[in-house]
Amino acid sequence: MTLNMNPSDDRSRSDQIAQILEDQILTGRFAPGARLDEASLAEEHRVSRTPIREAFQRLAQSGLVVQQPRRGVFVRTSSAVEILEMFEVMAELESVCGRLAARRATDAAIAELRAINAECRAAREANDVDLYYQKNGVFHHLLYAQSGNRFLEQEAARLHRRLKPYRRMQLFLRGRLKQSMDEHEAIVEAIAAGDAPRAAELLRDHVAVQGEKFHHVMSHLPDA
Amino acid sequence: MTLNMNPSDDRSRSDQIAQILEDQILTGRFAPGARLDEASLAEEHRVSRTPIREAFQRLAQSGLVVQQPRRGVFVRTSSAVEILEMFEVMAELESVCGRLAARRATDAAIAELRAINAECRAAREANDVDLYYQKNGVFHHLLYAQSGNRFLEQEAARLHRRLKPYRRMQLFLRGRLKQSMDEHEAIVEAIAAGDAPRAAELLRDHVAVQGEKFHHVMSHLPDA
DNA sequence: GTCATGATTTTTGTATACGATAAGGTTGAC
DNA sequence: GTCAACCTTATCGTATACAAAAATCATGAC
Repeated sequence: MTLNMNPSDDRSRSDQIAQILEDQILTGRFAPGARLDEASLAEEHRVSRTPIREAFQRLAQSGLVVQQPRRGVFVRTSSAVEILEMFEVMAELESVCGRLAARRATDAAIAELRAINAECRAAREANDVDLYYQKNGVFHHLLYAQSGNRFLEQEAARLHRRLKPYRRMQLFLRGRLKQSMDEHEAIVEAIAAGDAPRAAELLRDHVAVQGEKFHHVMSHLPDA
Repeated sequence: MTLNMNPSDDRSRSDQIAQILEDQILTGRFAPGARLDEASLAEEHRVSRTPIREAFQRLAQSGLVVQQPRRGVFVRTSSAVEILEMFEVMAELESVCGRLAARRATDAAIAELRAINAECRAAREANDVDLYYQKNGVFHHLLYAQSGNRFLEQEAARLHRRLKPYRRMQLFLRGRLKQSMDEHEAIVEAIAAGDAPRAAELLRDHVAVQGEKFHHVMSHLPDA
């Protein structure tokens, strides 16, 4: 039997590169509108153009870059409007997750939610924005999973990831951490009580407010 | 100046092949679980393996095939559960489209909906299932567009396309055409009246029933 | 000085070549 | 006869090569 010693090496090189490029785009190494050069990226990653191109395919499919035939690939310039639209959809998806979770959640699931929420609270009390940000992500993913709908879970996670950079920036707004935390508490309690409509409503608002905050931050930026 | 006589040729060959393969998978040329052979497909389309592989990347990303490293690509076997999950998400997305459309729709938009709905009715009265199927698709896409949220429109269209083969099979159930048509009428009226909650509810049910019908068809199949 | 036309260069898209890995068959031991 | 180790073969993943198209630059007309 052939054992695979390192599971992370199980993916092809182009897969890994796609992941790296995605992170780099999301974290801002490549500015929106920037062109991704096959040759230089190939050199940088010590591979030929082939894996780079395969990585591009994936990025294009997930909407991070656009491919212009015979022109090249460019980091997609998401306008503020597009991002607000994405937040609107995210709010609805999370709302659905909450509604389904409230109906389907078991006692064990609720305990899990409470546990991760406690970690969020600890992070907030320590004023550790990074940790809160991370735990907040875990909380939301847990919620997606507890919708009981695997497909929904994946779609929600995909959009969540896509909105990552825009969600992060508004966490630094004064008072947002506490507000977010309070909303988490209410959401968990609604789910625990099996109150599906309320869980749905709370989650929609919880995410929609992120869109509004994003809008707020954007409108106070010098230029975009 | 080099004119491009055929706009459809503007896309790269691998794009076209991805499209063709997608259609062939959705229409059943390749059965679920079947392996897609690079070499033979390359020969068939008179290209090298490169465009075929690029097409595979897209198909994999959109979830139609799975790539097993060093093994090949296989048509994804969507279990009935997965498909039902997708219908559940589709119902929610369409519901959101309807809610937003009811709030945002202009008189012109409502007239458009009524017009395409009339075409649906004509197709039903002529008992032309194929035409109804097609016009029904136009109706739903129009609805996605009238959500006023471009991103939502795209996501809804994507999932709609993915569910295409499963939606089609249940149109042949006795009485489904009339039922579907009646639901359309009610939906348009709710939007025209600006009744967002009702439009949302009607659309969720309209799509959810498709999932149920799919389930019904599946459970009466010999084996799957 | 500006604009259009043509040559050069760059870069994309596809083909081909090659190394690596997994599947399948064959041989041999027990 | 069965199982295991090895070898062969097929296929994947990546590198390289080449052709076509677009971008850039230069030249020249007005």
